[in-house]
Amino acid sequence: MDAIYTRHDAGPGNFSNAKFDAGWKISFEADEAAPRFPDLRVASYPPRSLIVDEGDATSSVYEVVEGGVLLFKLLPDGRRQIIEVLGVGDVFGLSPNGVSDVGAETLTKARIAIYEKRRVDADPDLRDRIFTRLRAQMCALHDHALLLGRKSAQERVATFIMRLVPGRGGHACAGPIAGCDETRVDLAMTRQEIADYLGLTIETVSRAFSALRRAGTIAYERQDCVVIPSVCQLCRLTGSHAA
Amino acid sequence: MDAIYTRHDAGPGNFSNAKFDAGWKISFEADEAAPRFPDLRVASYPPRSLIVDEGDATSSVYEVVEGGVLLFKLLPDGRRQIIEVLGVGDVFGLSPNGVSDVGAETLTKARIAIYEKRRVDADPDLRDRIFTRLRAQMCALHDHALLLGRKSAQERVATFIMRLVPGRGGHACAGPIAGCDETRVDLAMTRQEIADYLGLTIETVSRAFSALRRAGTIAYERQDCVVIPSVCQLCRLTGSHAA
DNA sequence: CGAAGAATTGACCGCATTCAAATGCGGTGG
DNA sequence: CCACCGCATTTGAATGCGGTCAATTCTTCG
Repeated sequence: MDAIYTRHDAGPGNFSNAKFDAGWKISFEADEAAPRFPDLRVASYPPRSLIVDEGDATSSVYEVVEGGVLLFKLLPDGRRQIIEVLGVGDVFGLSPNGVSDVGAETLTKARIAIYEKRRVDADPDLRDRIFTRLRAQMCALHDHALLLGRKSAQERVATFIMRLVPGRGGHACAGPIAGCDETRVDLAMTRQEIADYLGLTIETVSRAFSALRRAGTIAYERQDCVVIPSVCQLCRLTGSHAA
Repeated sequence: MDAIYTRHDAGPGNFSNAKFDAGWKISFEADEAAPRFPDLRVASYPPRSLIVDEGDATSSVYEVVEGGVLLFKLLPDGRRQIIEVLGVGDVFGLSPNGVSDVGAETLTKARIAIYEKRRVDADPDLRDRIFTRLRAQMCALHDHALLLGRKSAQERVATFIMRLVPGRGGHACAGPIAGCDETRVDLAMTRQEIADYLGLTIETVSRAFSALRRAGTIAYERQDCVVIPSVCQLCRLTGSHAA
């Protein structure tokens, strides 16, 4: 439990895939420059720990203050789908009936602000912020439904990596910045987590990464850290790129 | 353009898949018993007509007053994913940046209430209603991500039909009502639309329907009207059913 | 250095897609 | 009423992508 809450400022530039335009790696880090609200309940969690389980009763809204969180659903036979990957500023626990429709698990070490429902009702600013963020997250879900329903394995993995590149790949993508188009991204997730997020098996994810590496589209710095020599080249493999 | 707005009352009993527990067929019909708000902009559309296109600038929020609406996304090569099927009371046009991230097309003849963003900001009741509905729709998106990422073709089609049965299949499902467990549902969508919704091809959808018919799990009344002799039996094929 | 877990690779299989043909259905006009 | 047309749906056969099972390699950490 942590008594200090560092506020996240959404900032300007909300695009249709705002969530990913913001970039994951960056958004896993707390914004220490922001104002503090010492009267708030903030819980700290180690990596890969359960925050809420599917079906749990919750009368609270959760906001990621620091770190990353995975929302997931399970089928009775054990199949898992990671629904959404949350970064700083993202919210969850908003199912309308007091029972969580998804499980939430930390991806990294994380701090989570917990707001009682009645506090949210009483605080218009907070409500606005949650509402706005929810709308952005809904757009991310729309994008992901398209990925899960209509993209090939190659396209899914390329899209996944592109989402880790801040400011690129969305409608607002400015294209390569004056010649140099190299970037390094931290995957932050295991292959199994990536597979569960992309609706694939671990083997298929691994094969897709290998194919990208063989083609020179990406290179490994470590297993969980990838260098992209040309972001534009990768973007053309996402299935979302025109022409 | 229609000057009469019939208000939709969400009513009690919001469950985790509240949207589908409400039932589609029922929710395509306007609630004429509700109070009227004659000062509202309501547009009428014929079936299968475009309301907003992906990428359109919108400064409005839309609410379905009568009929059904499909939200969809397209890839540049023409692949289509239907993201969500909306009934009465559902809302859309809430992307955070004034550009629609999805297209919206009527499924049936429909009436749509159009709220200017500033009207929503000014009316707390309206905003609450939109917010609440948005949360329910987000749960439906979560369910659908699980379907698209992890369910087989058979399970997807069984789940789709189950979603058309009011009050059944969700966490709040009461089971068969005293012996008789037969229901008739109106599909309302073409095979192509079902395929685009379930992330399958039209042929695979057709084959899944045929397999269900051959197994006696469903029967055709018309091509777009299905009799389910035992809802429980169908439910067991959804992949979501325990045991 | 060795052990345990994660990731990669290979071989094979099966489900969903693709391509193609046939059937069914609704509407129009003779 | 029936013949005919256009379109949606169904069915069939073959292909291929991604899944499954199994073995190997790579990483990390004690």
